[in-house]
Amino acid sequence: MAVKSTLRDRRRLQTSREIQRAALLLALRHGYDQVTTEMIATEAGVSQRTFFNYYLNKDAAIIGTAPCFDEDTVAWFRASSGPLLADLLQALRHLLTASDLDRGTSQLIDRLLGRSPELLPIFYGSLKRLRDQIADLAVIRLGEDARPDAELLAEAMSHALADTFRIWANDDAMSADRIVDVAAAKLQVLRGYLAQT
Amino acid sequence: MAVKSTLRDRRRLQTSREIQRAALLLALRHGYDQVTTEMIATEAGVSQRTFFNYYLNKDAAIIGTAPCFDEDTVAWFRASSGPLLADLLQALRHLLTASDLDRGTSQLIDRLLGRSPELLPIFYGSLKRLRDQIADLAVIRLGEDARPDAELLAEAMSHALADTFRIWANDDAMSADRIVDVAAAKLQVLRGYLAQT
DNA sequence: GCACAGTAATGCATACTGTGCAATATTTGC
DNA sequence: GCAAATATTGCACAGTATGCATTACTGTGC
Repeated sequence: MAVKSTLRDRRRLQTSREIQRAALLLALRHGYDQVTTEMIATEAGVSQRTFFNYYLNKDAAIIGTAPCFDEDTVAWFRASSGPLLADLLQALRHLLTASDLDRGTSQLIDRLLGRSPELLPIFYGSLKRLRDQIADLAVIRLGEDARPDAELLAEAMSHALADTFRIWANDDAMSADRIVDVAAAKLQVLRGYLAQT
Repeated sequence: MAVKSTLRDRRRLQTSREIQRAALLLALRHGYDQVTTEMIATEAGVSQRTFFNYYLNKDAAIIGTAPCFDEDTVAWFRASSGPLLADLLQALRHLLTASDLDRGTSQLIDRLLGRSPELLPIFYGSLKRLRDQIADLAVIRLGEDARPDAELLAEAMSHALADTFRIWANDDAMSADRIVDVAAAKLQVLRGYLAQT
């Protein structure tokens, strides 16, 4: 299906970005817990009620919504028969090339995480949907019995990805293509630690 | 320093347990988001204000507070020079033998997590302090530069531990001593997945 | 261009969470 | 017992989040 782009859709996208931008700037200026949803709404030029129409809660407005796999990628994974980890990483590559990341916003998020570490759980939590999807894909290969282990793998992968995301945000020389490669390297470091028995 | 056990301390412990028990039973009966802090307070026989003196928020009352390393364990780790993973697991063994776990409460938590999966992030989040401590210990060995990797390792370990905790809660034949061993086995499964390149 | 259907924005009322503060009650150490 | 320390409570209040009704706007068919 083609991407519809009516006036309404463009406005919607722009408003959601303005709200997030307002939230980030206010949080950087005054500190996260000194910012109220009403301040964010006013700064973004909407009512508080509209703010909650766009974001379920204050956290979501700050960190934003992480992307997740589309149907094509899931279908590709089902059809592929490579090694589990390699295929999962490949699926993530599809994902990251599809979603165009905004380095400016990412930098603001990264700076805010440095200043307000209490937001870190929320940041990692924002990847929940992606993490669940990774676990679902892994379960396809491993079987339903291995779901807890699949979730452990998904947790490690999404954590490594989130770390790499912050590295990318602050390194203009790094292209988005390399995010998954760097994350994969982090996972191999982890494997090294787990081998030291 | 000896464990002081005045009337005040015993009451405090008992009240905190009564509040948690009330929170768990009410959440199991009515569903987590149908339970208010006032209901919990009333059920536990205290005022709502006292409820918030014991727990910072509703989540903390439900899931409770996870234990964390004592100074002795940290000192032992600093002095030891075994392989990193082995020493971290040994520190966790110290921790678990020190804190006497209540299987009854753990079962209630486990049942609630099954019924209200939206609480899972809160459950894993409750191990935040322990996770930070594990990362701190790992950083002692790996150096400050490796902190992100140490945190990734700590995340995997605490996740595996949390999973194993739920297994233990439902298996009366399993002694608490074995929790760390089973968690370690889970980490080796993870290592296997990470090796499949 | 126009009317109508669908969608979005807003105001208002309301329930609930969480905190600060002051008053009261209880425990502890002497 | 008495005074200091600590715990409990009520009350007021700011903030988060939701439901509902109203109003404004956009897309579509004619």
